[in-house]
Amino acid sequence: MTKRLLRGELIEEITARVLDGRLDDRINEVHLARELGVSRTPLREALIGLADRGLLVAAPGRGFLVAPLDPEEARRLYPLVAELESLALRWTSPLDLTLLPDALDAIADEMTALPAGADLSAVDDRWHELLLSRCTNPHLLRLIEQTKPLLKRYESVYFGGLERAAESIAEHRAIADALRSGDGPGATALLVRNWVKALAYLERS
Amino acid sequence: MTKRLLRGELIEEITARVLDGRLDDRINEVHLARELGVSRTPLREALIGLADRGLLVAAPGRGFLVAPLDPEEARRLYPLVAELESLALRWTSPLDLTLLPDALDAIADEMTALPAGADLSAVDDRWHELLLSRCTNPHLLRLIEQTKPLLKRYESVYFGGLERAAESIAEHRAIADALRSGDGPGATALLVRNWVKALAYLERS
DNA sequence: TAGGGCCAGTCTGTATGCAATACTGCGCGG
DNA sequence: CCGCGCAGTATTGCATACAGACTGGCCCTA
Repeated sequence: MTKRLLRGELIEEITARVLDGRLDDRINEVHLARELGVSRTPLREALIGLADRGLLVAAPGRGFLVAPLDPEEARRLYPLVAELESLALRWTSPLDLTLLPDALDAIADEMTALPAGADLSAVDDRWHELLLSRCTNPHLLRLIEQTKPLLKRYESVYFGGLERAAESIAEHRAIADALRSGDGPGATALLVRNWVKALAYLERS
Repeated sequence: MTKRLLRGELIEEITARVLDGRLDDRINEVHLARELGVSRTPLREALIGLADRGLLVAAPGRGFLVAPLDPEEARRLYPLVAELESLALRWTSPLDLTLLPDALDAIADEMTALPAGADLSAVDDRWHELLLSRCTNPHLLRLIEQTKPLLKRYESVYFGGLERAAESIAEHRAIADALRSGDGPGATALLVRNWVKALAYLERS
């Protein structure tokens, strides 16, 4: 039985709200605490954690602000996540990689099964998480986990186009295929391409 | 004038104590707060930040522990930092890279000038910080900054040997030389080698 | 009318208080 | 002798309280 602390749940909730743009730019701790039904203490602990990760910015003496959206930031985050994930893949044993494709395709199946226009983002997350799950470097996984939420703020528009969704799913299956045939470097290259194309699509819209 | 918050200073102080091994494995918040002359609130905020970065581990219901030293972890951290720094170098404009070597060598001079057996670590940090200072990706720099303290726990023995210190300084100068001649990829390769050799040295002792 | 300074209200940053849970030491039973 | 249970203490996690900093507006002045 793994005990959850309030600040952990708050981090999830606040992250969701930031991604939805459902939060004032300037955060009022008293109001937000009341709204969430907790005291300021665990709320501030969560805010500090989110500021460490870059989703918020701490303005000493003035509290916390939601980090401003900046197209330039997206152009830096996508390649960063691409490199980090590709690194994680290179640090997964070839044997483990060959065990993944079936489960990966199962998740891809879920994506195709979803009603058109549904939000693929959550399922996509599970796919990537599974892909990297066997990486032997826990610190790298931590960095990835911390960085991805930043990227999701920009990703919201990404799966908007149906044709792009289909294309992305196909890319995921190609990665699984490469792994099945034991082609680690090929899979890594495809993974990077997937992120690059995601950014390219984003830039066009 | 940039205002400092208590938790920031506490993070520095506690980090230093962890690196020196000057802290009980199990952290008692009341005792430590009294010792540092602050209340538990900003102390806890600092501890949470350090746990996020992996220097401490949060044990829900039981507070914070100093993360155990683990040779296996060192074998994962060194290549990780090597990859991250090399990435940062690749994401620095070639023009900016050519501007760095002189200042880098100046810091290397400081290292040679230090009395034998002195702690080179702090100066070495400044060298690397300067090397990466022109990287265009602030998020990557943040990840590096968060990861390096973990590594320094193992590094403490690294500069112990005088001959290794001299060798390391030479490697630093070689990197600066590569940059001077506009050879970015060469510099990157040398940088990775520097980290790899550091780990190899560590493993031998 | 524009600009600056002052003042009250609001909010953050830090300290303190409280309840629940985890630890410690001892006695007891197997 | 070792393991278990239990009572008392210690410690965490969360809530509340307090002091100082920031904000916004009003008035006064040039």
